[in-house]
Amino acid sequence: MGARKSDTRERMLESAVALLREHGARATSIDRVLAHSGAPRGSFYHHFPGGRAQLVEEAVARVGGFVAGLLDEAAASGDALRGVDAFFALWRERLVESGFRAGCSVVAVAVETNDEAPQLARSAAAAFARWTDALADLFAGQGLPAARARRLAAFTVAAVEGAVIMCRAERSAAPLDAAAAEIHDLLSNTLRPPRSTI
Amino acid sequence: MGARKSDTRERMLESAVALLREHGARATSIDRVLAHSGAPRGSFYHHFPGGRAQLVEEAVARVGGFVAGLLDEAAASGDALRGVDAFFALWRERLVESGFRAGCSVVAVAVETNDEAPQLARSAAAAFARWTDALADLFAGQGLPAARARRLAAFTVAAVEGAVIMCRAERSAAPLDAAAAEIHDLLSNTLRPPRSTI
DNA sequence: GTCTATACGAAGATAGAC
DNA sequence: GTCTATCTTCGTATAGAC
Repeated sequence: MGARKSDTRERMLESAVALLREHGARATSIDRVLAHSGAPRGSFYHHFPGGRAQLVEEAVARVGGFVAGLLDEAAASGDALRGVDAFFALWRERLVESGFRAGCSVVAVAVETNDEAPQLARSAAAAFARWTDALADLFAGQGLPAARARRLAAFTVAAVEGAVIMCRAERSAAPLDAAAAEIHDLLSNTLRPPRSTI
Repeated sequence: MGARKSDTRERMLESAVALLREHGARATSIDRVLAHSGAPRGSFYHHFPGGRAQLVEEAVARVGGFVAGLLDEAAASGDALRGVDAFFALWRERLVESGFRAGCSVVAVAVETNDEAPQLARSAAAAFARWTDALADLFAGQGLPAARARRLAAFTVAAVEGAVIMCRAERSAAPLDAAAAEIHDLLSNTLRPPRSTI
């Protein structure tokens, strides 16, 4: 009935996420987002009165939420190894399908954010924190003490993000696969088997 | 004697490295490099006829060489754990002394390089490769099979770089310390003791 | 090696019409 | 919600004098 909820805003956000991944934060200009999304020029500041900073901040929050959702799904299964493997698989797919041109939007913002609005750094930190928390819960659920679980979770996020960067630079999945194998082995030796298999 | 070798070029390069670390690749503009280094405007294209891309490429190569030098020093001692600890310590110092504003110049270029000259990606990949090679040598020197040594080396580089990014976002050294602790434990359990202690 | 001047484009943001 | 100017600033690059 009546006015369908506008998807212009939605498309701009999705374009911002994609451009952040491939070209970085500073290169994700309003012009480019408009061109990529096909959204009309004149409505940008209508949807994002806070300007470019607001768009980027919301794009980062969206990625943070999306990936956290994946991890929470894995948490429901109670199998930490599966959750971690899914985390690696997600980034691997992104790399391969983009010809090793696309990385992580959150990283892009974290690396380029010193000149921009301070809430951007906070937004990136919040995304990393969500992923770390989700992984820590996963690990703690399999018998690891809380402190170690957190340490291992932060370590896992760092390894994935660092490996994705290396993969882009050398246009190969080898660094991510190396990290996945090492983390997998480490977790196998550290965690006790999931409850369902005892 | 006579004409002292000009240090203008040198200062521009050092400024580029510093700006890449703190503000990213795109934000490392010629204007900013000149302002930071105090170098005269008119001589930029004299020293870097290839323009901004040449400057950035050389800056990345310089960082790559510098860090590789540190790792090679550690390799001379034959103690892999010491080498890895020095690697972590280097980045920790950079983070702390900058108030968690400075990261890795090579990462900045790797993340933002899709729009710029293709040799920039290659330059970043070369830096990562040098570090990975140096660490792999270190690990292989302590009894690890070559393939595993390489895998572990790439993993270590990825963990450090990813952790540095997280540290910047959350303005804390916790992620790097977590990664250092996990890598340290992993290596202790994986490598045999250095030759000197047998 | 260094200086000034300048051309040119891209980017963020705002104003006012529709 | 969308459109068309328009302002301003910044960035790369070149030309030509000194």
